[in-house]
Amino acid sequence: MPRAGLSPDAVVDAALEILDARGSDGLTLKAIADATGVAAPSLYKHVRGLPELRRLLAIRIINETAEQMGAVVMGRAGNDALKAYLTEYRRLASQYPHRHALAERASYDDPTFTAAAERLVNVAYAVVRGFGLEGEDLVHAVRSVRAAVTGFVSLEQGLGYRAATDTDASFAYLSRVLAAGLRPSPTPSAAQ
Amino acid sequence: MPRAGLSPDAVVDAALEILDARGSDGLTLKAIADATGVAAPSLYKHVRGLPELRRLLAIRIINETAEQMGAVVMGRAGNDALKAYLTEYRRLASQYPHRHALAERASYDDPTFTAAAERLVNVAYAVVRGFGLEGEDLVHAVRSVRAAVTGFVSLEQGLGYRAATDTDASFAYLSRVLAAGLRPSPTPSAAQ
DNA sequence: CACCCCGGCTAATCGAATTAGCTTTTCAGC
DNA sequence: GCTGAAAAGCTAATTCGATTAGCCGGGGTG
Repeated sequence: MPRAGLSPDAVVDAALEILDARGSDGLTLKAIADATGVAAPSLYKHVRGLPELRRLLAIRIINETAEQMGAVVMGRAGNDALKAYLTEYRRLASQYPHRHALAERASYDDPTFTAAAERLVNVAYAVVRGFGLEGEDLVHAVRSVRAAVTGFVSLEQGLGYRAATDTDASFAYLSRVLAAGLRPSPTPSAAQ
Repeated sequence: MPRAGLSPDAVVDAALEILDARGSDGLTLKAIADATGVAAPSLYKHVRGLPELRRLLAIRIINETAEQMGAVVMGRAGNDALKAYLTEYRRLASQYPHRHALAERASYDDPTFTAAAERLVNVAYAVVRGFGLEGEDLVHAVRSVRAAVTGFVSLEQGLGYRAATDTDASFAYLSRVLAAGLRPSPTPSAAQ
């Protein structure tokens, strides 16, 4: 029995592939074991169990997302950066819908997870800071941007958007609403 | 053995309670059977299985949400309606986080589900129409509003919003951004 | 060369889903 | 009120995945 050369990271690698291919329900230790050419119990030498594997997956996904988002945003500023941020986030989520679903609601106390989440949020801060916001307003704006884009992606992948209307155009509309709204003190006057 | 008096609806009732109390992972046929005082296989007389039960749950949740949202929005218009819509959606999702998580990404071909989803979306249309939008813009605006509010709720319940900043204030900020942005042709000019 | 730990394995347990097939309650119709 | 069928329960049995226990070989270290 030659060593399979597994490691926690390798297990997460395999898990990611299975998540992409079969979705969250298809993500079983059995499937990962088969994919890595090992018996299921052997996986316990590398991860504590399925819940922990999901945590590691969330961390991996968030870290990779942060890295990719950071790379795309780098060298841009203001509206240009915001558009790039939004577009790339949506593109990533479309390419890996199951990863997005897994990561969107993930929450753990674990410092490693916290660090990853912070890394991702920091990209949004970098983008939004270019709009001249400060203090609480900056926090509000970052939360608003992240909420809008994650929500759009979730609805797009779920029940929403049955109308024939082009979703790209809707995304562009939302992007404009955000770009226009990110000001130190959003106009308190109502529409109309 | 007296009849337990179950029905598909009664099973969904029990499932809802368990979902609320133990979350999506705790939602098992075994748990529902115990709660309804019946043996697990008996549930199959009312629902096809766990996947179907989840579908029924999603339908129920979306229908109830639509009803509640409709009631709150009724009699209001314009900005007032929008604020009420956003606030009530967030309140509902906070009260029943697991329901929101289950329904947010649900998607089925089933006409019953489609009808429920449409009912819910129609509330948003009723609200947004008050902003004088037409055609595609109306669709874009509805999608934007729904994306923003669902995304906010998801992030609020998940990893987001670790900063000390008050989330109510952030929600108010997002609400203002939306209210200001819902115009026939969102200002294409960048911020700053 | 002996030892010890690591990473894999097999066997076994557990819990939940689901299927099969039996029994009893209900209740519509005579 | 009696009767037969459908509905609604039940128990037994199967399957599958997670997880635990305990065994074993290999390889690097002292």
